[in-house]
Amino acid sequence: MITNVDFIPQFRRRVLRWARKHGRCGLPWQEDRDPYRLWVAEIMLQQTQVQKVIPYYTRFIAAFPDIYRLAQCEDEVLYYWSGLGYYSRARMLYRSAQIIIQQYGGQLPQCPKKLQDLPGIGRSTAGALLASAFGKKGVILDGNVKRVLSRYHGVFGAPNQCVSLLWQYAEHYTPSRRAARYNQAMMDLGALCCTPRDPDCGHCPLRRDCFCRQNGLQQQLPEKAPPKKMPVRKAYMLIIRNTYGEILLIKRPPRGVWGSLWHFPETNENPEQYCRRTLHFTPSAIEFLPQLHHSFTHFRLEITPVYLSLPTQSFCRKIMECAPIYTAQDCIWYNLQRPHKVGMSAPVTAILKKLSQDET
DNA sequence: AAGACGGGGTC
DNA sequence: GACCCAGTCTT
Repeated sequence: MITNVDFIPQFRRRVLRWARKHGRCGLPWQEDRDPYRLWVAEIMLQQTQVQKVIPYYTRFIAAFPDIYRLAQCEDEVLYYWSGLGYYSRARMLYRSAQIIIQQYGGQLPQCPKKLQDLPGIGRSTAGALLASAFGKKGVILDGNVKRVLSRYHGVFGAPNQCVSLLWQYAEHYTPSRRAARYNQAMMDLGALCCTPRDPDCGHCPLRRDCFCRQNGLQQQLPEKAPPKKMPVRKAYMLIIRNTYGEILLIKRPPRGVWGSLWHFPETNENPEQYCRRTLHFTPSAIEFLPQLHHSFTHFRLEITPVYLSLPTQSFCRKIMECAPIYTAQDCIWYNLQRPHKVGMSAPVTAILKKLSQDET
């Protein structure tokens, strides 16, 4: 338990005063009170920095101005999410929209428990929404707040060991009134002053009592998880074009990497063999394109794009109808001139862009 | 408790 | 190339 509560008013006041002068302003969602738009913003901001989110958020809200529009088509949601990463967020956003419409008449629930029961909303996002959308005491604990609190209090230990204690600090410091302003102030402090590297301790409002500042340990906290080996995987991405020049894309399963996104057929085995044995056609031409590398959090992918031509139009239909691992619903012929509005990963987007450029 | 899950920026 | 980031869900 936390016993030393004497300095709480000062902590909070100092952070808020600092934020009035140095905090961010002008973010698209900052003055907004609309729960729907704030919800979208909070989901986008998970594991993603503000500067990356802003253009995506603007396009997304223009495409889906309300929750009923959002609930219409998952593929279109993933299209506007393409490039942001962590696509399960988009799928869960879409699923939550259905639930909110069915169970809550299209209004986001104001109850913390009901909020957290929605897919994609955990403890911190629920807290952020409670504060920003509903004016309640909502507590957040994201990377920024964790860094500020763990440095200020000198919280040592592996990240998942510290979480419980950090939540206790966060609960203690968060005011019951104007929690949203305090939350924003803490995130700004973490993002602009108490940065992961080279924190600007000279201008920090907490410099007088900060444990790490006093002991010169700013770089040590928060403690990092031990690095892990990054396995390397290899994949051929098959660029299969029909006689119209359209490109075969298949929908990935809803789980796993790039879940529910549209992709080139992918294999580890010899591409020509894969075409014959699994897709039941023999390409009339085959060309290996330069490799690309793609890094994930947990592994690294070496991609070899392979360019394959289909001999006649009848084979195009055959692929759609007969390839046993794909159903017609999971296949599209993608036209570079009239692109489908579906979700695609960064590598697929990059490859398609290059193909499009080469043709002009 | 640990692993899965993207992508881009920084140094 | 290694490290980092406005977390949540699954197992």
